[in-house]
Amino acid sequence: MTRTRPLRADAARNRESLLAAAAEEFAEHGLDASIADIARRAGIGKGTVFRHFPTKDDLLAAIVLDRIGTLNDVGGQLLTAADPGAALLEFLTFAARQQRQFDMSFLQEVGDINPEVIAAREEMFRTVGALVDRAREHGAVRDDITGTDVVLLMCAPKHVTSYLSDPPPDLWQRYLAIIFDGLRPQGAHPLPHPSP
Amino acid sequence: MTRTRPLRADAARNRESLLAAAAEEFAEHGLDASIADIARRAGIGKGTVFRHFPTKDDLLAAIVLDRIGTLNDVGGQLLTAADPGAALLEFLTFAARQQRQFDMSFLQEVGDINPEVIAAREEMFRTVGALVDRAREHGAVRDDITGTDVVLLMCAPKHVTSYLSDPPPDLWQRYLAIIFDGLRPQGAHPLPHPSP
DNA sequence: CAATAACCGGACCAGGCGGTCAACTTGTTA
DNA sequence: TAACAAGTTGACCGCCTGGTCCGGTTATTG
Repeated sequence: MTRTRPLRADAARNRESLLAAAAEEFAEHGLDASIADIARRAGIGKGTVFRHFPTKDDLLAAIVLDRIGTLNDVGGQLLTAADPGAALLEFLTFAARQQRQFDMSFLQEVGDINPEVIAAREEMFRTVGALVDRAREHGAVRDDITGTDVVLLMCAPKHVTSYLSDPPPDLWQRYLAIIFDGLRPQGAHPLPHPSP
Repeated sequence: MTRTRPLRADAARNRESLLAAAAEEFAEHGLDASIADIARRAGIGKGTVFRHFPTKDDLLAAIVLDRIGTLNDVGGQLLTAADPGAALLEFLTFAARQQRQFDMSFLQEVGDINPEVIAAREEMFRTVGALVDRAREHGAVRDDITGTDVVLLMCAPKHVTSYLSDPPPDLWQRYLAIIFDGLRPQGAHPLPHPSP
């Protein structure tokens, strides 16, 4: 399973530019991005793509894994921040900024297939859960909110802006602020449905 | 342009079941729903679909037009409701319940092509704007929120639940409540970006 | 500098898509 | 009921997609 020999120099180079190209292409066209376009953008042949990743889903999984990984890293570091409320807001800001266009649909699209993605996703739920717990104990978020709630709402700010044909690049900050206000204890109304 | 003779009886029947089947299929599979599947579901031939709607986009536009139309109707009636805050919440509840799965992406996907959809969309912006204005004057929503904000956030409650592989059918109510709390004046923090 | 294994790439394949069309069926009407 | 316009249909078309494969190339290594 694990790689025995180090990657050849050109192969490593190609793999890198492939991942970069795929990330951009997925960001622009969502899951519909075509392998041919990705290969063209990376300046390599289509066959090379499938040599590095046997399936389009595997390629997507690699990118998603990287994104969730840095999300987990950032979240983990913010767990020791002085102000838990500000830490949660900072985490959400980072998450929204990182996620360019393609929304969190990989959570179920890819997640149900690739075990590594499942593991990373579960760690993300734990990390966000811890962030939310700390913020709640600190009185920064309302009592009835859970980590799962925040994970689900995490990508909404960026996503809603995509309904505009040419959204201002920082507009998501506005909707993150609105949603975050909805998470605060001040003026909170009881919620009609239990958290999943 | 306008139809000179009334539709034949069987044709009218087919058109109806076609629209119903297309709505369900679009709801389940999003924009990727195939004409063949829709035709099969409606119990008619693929050619018949194209006789009623020359293009897949036209079919989608017809459904979208219907949805936006009832949205405008409901919104218009709620404009005379006694409690403007409750009226806005009721409107958002209706919108979230109506929109099953396929999110509001038609706002730009189809909207830029079909002039009727553009007109209906503009009326929706006006209607929602009026609802929001009334609610704001009544102190039910914060001062810095606009109708456009609400239109963009309108479909978020249902959308975020789709990240779960098997979401409870009423879970969106929870996130609508959270977002609506974010729209209230109590505990509102200033917003970092102007409304589009 | 060979020799070789790893790597590359684009022609190729099957399948599914939106859309067309000509032969056939059926509701309407006088 | 006869005759015709309107409606239906599924085979078909061109195109694009994810994925395969093998002849040619290239980095590595003794």
